[in-house]
Amino acid sequence: MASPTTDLSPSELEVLRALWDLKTGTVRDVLNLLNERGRDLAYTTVQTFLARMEQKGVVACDRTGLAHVFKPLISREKISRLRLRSLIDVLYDGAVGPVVLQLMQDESLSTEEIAELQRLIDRLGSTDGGEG
Amino acid sequence: MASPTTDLSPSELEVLRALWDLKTGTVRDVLNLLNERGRDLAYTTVQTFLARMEQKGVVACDRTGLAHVFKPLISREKISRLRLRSLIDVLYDGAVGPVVLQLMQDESLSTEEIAELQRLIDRLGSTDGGEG
DNA sequence: GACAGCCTCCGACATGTGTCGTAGGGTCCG
DNA sequence: CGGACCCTACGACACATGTCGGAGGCTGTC
Repeated sequence: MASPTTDLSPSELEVLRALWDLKTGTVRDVLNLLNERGRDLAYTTVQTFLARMEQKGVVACDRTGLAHVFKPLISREKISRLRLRSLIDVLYDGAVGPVVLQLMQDESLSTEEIAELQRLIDRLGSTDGGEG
Repeated sequence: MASPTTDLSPSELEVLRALWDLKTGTVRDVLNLLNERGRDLAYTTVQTFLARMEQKGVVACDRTGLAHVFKPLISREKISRLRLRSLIDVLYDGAVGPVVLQLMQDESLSTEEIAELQRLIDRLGSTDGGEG
């Protein structure tokens, strides 16, 4: 039942991240990128994660060539959305407010981001028809 | 090394949630609350989670009475903060903006929350000294 | 056509997580 | 006192996760 993305383990997510950055790539490609990022894994370990993610439907694999080429089937935003929602549901019973507030208080936003937020709020304010 | 909170499993978090709501309580108390919430676990299962969390330093246990009384050592906000930070780091390399934006776009905020946000932004805007 | 070099498949294994059951020890009622 | 009842401690077990190693199959080059 649970969204496949909910079940992504930290390591799998790390691999998926590499794949997002690569857009598409082989085990070797992913491994190399991971290595560059200081993550030292065995070739087969990466292979395992990719395989498990394929089973979960998170990545697709093109087997026509010699080396299989993987590509993500789920966007960063999608994962982010789901993770966020899950966090909000678990910690605040679905209330978004507290999280946004906390985020804005704890973390420093750039002036640019603040401006963006302001614009968004203006939009929300006008779109809003009032609720109970 | 990793913050203990990072290592809280979903089930442990669920139990911790009950404890937050109870402020303090015995295994039985937690179990009852969990049951009310439709979570049907065995007494000893709850006990196990509580024990594991005590080991992780997430809850404390008063053993003076007959039934041990547990209480959370970490606040909801703290967990929220850590989880959020981890999510932001993993998905956006630490950039808060995208997450806040997404949150505000995806989830509907009440007019009240929007107002709160507006106030916060005003404050941030004035506090801000400008950056690159 | 043999060897080096990649690749994939399969299986393994330690740890963590979810979920109990049972044994053994107080408490309290009749 | 004896039994019902609740509590804790300990151990078990299956499945998920992190991490490989080795077997065996193309490719490309002398």
